[in-house]
Amino acid sequence: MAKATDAPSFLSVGEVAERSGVPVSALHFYEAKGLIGAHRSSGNQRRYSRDVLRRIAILRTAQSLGFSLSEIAGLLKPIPPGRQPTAADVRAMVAGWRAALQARIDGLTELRDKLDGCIGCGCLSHDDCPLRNPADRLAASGRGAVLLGQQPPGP
Amino acid sequence: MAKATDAPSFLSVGEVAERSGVPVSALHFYEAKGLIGAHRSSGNQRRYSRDVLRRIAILRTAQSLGFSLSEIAGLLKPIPPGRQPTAADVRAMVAGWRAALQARIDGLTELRDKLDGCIGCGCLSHDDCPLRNPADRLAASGRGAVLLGQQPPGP
DNA sequence: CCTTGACCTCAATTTAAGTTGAGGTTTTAT
DNA sequence: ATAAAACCTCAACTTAAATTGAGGTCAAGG
Repeated sequence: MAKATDAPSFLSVGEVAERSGVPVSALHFYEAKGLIGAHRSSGNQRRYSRDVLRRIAILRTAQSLGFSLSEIAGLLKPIPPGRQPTAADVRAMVAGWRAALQARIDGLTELRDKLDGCIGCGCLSHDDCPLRNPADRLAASGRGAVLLGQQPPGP
Repeated sequence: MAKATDAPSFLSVGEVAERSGVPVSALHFYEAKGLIGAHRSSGNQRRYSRDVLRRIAILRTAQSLGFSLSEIAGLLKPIPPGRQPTAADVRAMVAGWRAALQARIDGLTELRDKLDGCIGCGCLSHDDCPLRNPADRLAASGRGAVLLGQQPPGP
């Protein structure tokens, strides 16, 4: 079982898993991706400093906001693994997230408002419907519908 | 080259691709997933009725809103492939989307407001920070941090 | 001491949403 | 009639984010 010392200076991978709610396999994975770090015991086992918990919390939070791990790597770059984030670090980082979040909210809100129009008009057959396929009447133009300027992910 | 008749009653896969902006390979894929349908020519080539364009527009729009294809399959279920969606169909469907969208916006907004608190306080070290790891002080409780009630995707 | 549970690495598998390519057939334009 | 452009199927590959398993090592308690 995981040892339950009062305040261990370093945490084993199992302890981190337990406290963060993140599976060991994912911790290994994050480490392989360079998102978190740990030093090793004499017997080659991972030993985490306490602030990895914060880092993981940040990581998972950003992830739940829809950021990909590579985006998160960027977000976390100013806070190198193993370094205790300063208040300024966090402020800067979180401000960046806020901006990204706001952009996302704005996009969704705009879309929602367009949909409100649809609800009133049953408009998929109308010309001004945001869900309408603009290219369907162009038939011979270069490129087809660019739906709402938000095509799903490419290659 | 794709034929460019004035108003063909049926569309080839290439025409649908061109008009919808969706690659042929993706159309095949959507068909394999049961999301769209087509009948076949005497020579076994796909022939789409016009309303497939609308269906695809709906599909891609929902996708851009962050719905997965299996969620979209649910959203489209009331409109069987090949059937012309009625205004009522569309209204009901879009109303459902709106609700899902609103939920997403609400979640993000709430999160953003929490982050605003963080920006002021540099609070990752504070007890009331939404980014704080609640389990870190529980150390012996059942399950670890459930970050903001929004854990990233499971298995 | 010595067993058992926690760890280790590395490779393979999973799911989603497609894309790419091989090898062969159908349509269409000349 | 024929050649080029589209189309067909099927299988394999891609990326992200992990999980699962095999085979072996470490550490803590009885």
